[in-house]
Amino acid sequence: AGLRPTKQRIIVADILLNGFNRHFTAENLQNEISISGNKMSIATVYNCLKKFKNAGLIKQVESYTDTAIFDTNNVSHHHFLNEETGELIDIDNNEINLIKLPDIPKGFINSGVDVIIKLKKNN
Amino acid sequence: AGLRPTKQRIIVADILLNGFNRHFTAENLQNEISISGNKMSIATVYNCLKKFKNAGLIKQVESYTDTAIFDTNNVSHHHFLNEETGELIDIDNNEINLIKLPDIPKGFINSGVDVIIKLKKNN
DNA sequence: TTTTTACTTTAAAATGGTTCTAAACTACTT
DNA sequence: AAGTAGTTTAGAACCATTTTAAAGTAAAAA
Repeated sequence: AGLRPTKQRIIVADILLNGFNRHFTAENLQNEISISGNKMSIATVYNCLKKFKNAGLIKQVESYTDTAIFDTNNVSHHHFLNEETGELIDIDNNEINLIKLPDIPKGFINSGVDVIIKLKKNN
Repeated sequence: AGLRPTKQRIIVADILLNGFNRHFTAENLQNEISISGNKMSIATVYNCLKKFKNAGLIKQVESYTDTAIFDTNNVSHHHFLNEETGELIDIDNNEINLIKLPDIPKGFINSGVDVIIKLKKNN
């Protein structure tokens, strides 16, 4: 993927890129590295994940920002997210129409649907 | 709303609950409190926002978890979110059908839509 | 091959948002 | 007027993530 194949990146690739999809945190991964008999500083784990992400090998699950955002609009609604600035704009529920939803896993009920439309500048 | 009307809560209510909807962080609010000629510790700002939220006066914008989550599935897809555990489950893009989307704000383009279906236990 | 260069890893410190602590304070009840 | 339960506060603690700066390593140049 255009990345220098260091020992550490190969260890991470061996663990992550085995064809099975999964979600994980940096700490999860560091634990698995330990279990595999290796050792890696947490800074390297983060560096490596960032590089893999930029190379398109993995994704990071979308999250609005790193700080808590409050909203005086307490009617159910959705959001535009300006990816550059983190700014949010409300979207009325009736502006979006979901006609097909997946089956809800057994034992659970749908407790709300959030739609985030990410925006980037149109140059 | 069943909350004790302390001086601090009244200051916050005066700023937030004036009929105009907005998004803000705890720090944003603390700044506005300063500008209004008052002073409030950041702990109180957080306490107050939590109480207001529990009382249904404001909302907090949904966020998956407090730690970064990575995903080896790099095909565009959506997620179920187990609200209790924070666990995520992938949803194939073709399991969801959005037939109506709002107009994209001028100067921007849609750079991706994320749908989160929150799950709670069905007791 | 040897040297050079650019990139990478690391431990430890720093950062930044949020929560906790425990003492002082205040609204409400008795 | 006194009691009590809830609230505010400064500062410490917490925790995920990033930065720092020095040592290490892969690739390119000589």
